[in-house]
Amino acid sequence: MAKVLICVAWPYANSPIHLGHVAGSLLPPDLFSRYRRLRGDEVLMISGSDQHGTPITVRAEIEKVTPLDVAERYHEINKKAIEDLNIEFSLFTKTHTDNHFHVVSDVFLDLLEKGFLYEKVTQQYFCPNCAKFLPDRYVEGICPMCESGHARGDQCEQCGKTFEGGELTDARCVHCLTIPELRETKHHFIRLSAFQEELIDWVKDKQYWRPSVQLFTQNWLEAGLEDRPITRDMEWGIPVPLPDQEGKVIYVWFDAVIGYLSASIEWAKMSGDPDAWKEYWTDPKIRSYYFLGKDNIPFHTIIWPAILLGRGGLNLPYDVPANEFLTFRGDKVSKSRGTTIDIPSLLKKFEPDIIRYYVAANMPENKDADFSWDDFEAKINNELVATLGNYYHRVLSFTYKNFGEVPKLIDATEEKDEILQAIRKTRKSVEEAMDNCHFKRALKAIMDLAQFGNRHFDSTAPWALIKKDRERCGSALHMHLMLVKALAVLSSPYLPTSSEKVWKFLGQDSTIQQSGWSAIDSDLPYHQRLNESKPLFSKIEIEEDENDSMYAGFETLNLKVGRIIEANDHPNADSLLLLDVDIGKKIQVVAGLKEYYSKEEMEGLNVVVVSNLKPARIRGERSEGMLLAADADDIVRLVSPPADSKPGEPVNSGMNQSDRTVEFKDFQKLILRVAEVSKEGLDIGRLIKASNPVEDGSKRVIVYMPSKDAEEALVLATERGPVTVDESLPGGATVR
RNA sequence: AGCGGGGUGGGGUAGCCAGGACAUCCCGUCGGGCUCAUAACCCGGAGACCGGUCGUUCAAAUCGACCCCCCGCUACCA
Repeated sequence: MAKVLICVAWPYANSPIHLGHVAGSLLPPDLFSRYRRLRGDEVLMISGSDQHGTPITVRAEIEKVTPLDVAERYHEINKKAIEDLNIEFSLFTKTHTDNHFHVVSDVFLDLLEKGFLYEKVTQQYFCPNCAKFLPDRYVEGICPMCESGHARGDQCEQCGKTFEGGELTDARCVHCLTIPELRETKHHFIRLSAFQEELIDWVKDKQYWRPSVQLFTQNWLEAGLEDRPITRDMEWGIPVPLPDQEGKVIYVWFDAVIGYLSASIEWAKMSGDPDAWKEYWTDPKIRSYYFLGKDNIPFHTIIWPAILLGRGGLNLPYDVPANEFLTFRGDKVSKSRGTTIDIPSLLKKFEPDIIRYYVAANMPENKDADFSWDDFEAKINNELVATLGNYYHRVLSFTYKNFGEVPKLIDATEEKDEILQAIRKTRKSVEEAMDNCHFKRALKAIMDLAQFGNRHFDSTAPWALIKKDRERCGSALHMHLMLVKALAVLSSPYLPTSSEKVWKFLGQDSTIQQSGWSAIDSDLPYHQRLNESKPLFSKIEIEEDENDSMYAGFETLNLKVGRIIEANDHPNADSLLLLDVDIGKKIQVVAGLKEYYSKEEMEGLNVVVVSNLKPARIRGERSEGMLLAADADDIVRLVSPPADSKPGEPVNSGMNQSDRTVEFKDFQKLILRVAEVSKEGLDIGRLIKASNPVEDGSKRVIVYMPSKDAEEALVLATERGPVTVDESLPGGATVR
């Protein structure tokens, strides 16, 4: 028997957890800990809500409530969702507790005393209009090094330079776009550089880590560690535990990772032995596992280990089996079918075991996995219901009906050996996979065993055998009950609820939890009464949302006719133009068209404008929209609305238009193409159909494609007619 | 454009790090079987030159180089 510490990344308390959290960091540790407990190990599994940080205060401002309200609300929602999913933590706490405040303060003071923290005066932006210091991500300006317009308060996104603070050119408050002032402020920095060598040595022998985690960490470390500030000027968070530090709190990333330690301490207090946590953190034989998504790797393989090294005497992570992402791109947006994928609403529709099965079967262990409702439906119905559920049910119901108890086993039959062998083989491969956190592989082995059961059941044909030789039939069924028992135990980390149900059908007094892992191939008592079984899983059906248009993507846009009033050179960029465009109102647009159009050519031109793009600063100048232009290698031409169009007229092709802003990257996912009009249809390199008519004699039109291989596309048009483009462009040319 | 991750029968995947005999499994499809079971289950067939090219090797899906494509992040894409 061993002890294990399982640490799970803390979900951020500003929204409900969704399937991505479950696949990335929540389900794997639960599978692991249930498995280890079954094998008789003692597990301490902890996590909690990450409740501090700017996004929560922003949300609170919007809702006009306190940050605490937001943080507590989502803590409760997520805690419940996690419990309802049957994910069993020793403790799922939160960062806004006295205990956590104390532990973080302790660590802070300890590192300070040891010289791993130092105070440094920096220039920080303060917005007089908003009356507060601005977090770095809420200041934008021009990078002094590379002159990129995409610099944030602490770092330039273009060249990667980090600033001491206050070095930005033309800084702006992102909220109100006014000019913030610089104020001197002192902050504590952690001397990460002091741990570099030690960390490199530590990571070197982590060959058993997932390659992506190990490599990523190694590269990061070899690139060199920079000291990072660990305090901020804001109210929401853990106050810096020193005099004269009003208005300063500990930066959320420093605060959150310490949660692993504070939660362990809190758990120990609650369990009645306040020192119980120590063993888990100091006994070098006790391994610690950290489960998280790949975005979280550096915090757990560099920063947290650095803090632990600074503190001294505490175990560093043994393994960090980070998962990739569960993506949602296969399904057009989230609302398009059935349910959304946040856990509280998912649980209203599906049993936890169903969700657990799907997530485990589609777990992004080695690469991103894609979620789709089709896949969800198929995996549940074909694998869980048809293979495993059906096998359970045919064995249990047939035996119950014909014997009502566990029938007698005749010695030395072939099937006895065959089935026992199959069970043991599966047990071995499941153990091997589980020990190495390969949960998808272990589940596969279990399903293979269920299929073996089905096959064997078919070839034995008990329904025929019972008429000829009741005793031999009973003996065969005995072995199938053994197999059912094995499957129930093996799968219980994945399907805790239904496995216990099977256990009851088998007439067992105890639970699987009590019986333990060895029950996989233990004997079944003859004559043990069976209980009448019911099917464990039923097929699911996911309805299509009929209201959803094929062109939902197009409807996220708001296209308008625009007229270019004035074109000027961008002050800080060679290839960009600054345009004033009339779209019913005057907006400023930055366009990368200088190579293709002269200023004179552009002035007065009618164009099509994406009017609901989220405004951005391009090299320091505000851009409030973009002009649609077709692009084929070295030819770039603006697309033209029909003649006589007036600025501000919608280009909606008869569809709805969105009044919400759209992110540039979401806009980019939409497919717009040039199409050559012919009698046969539209040519975009292949022939497709048009959903709306092209009545006039236009030769080149612009189409919106719902997907890359769609057979039908929507022609961009106003009420006056379709949008056209210069004939030098071939069909299929992209439009952006 | 930069960085990271991928491209394996119609769809989804395993294998790749530690190269070798018919390339795995699920779904779909075609044909058959069975009737205990939730139109389930079981058997068999068709279907992949393992993104492309070149190379290393007796031998490459697996190693190397270059190229193409997809995805994520980042961007003087707007």
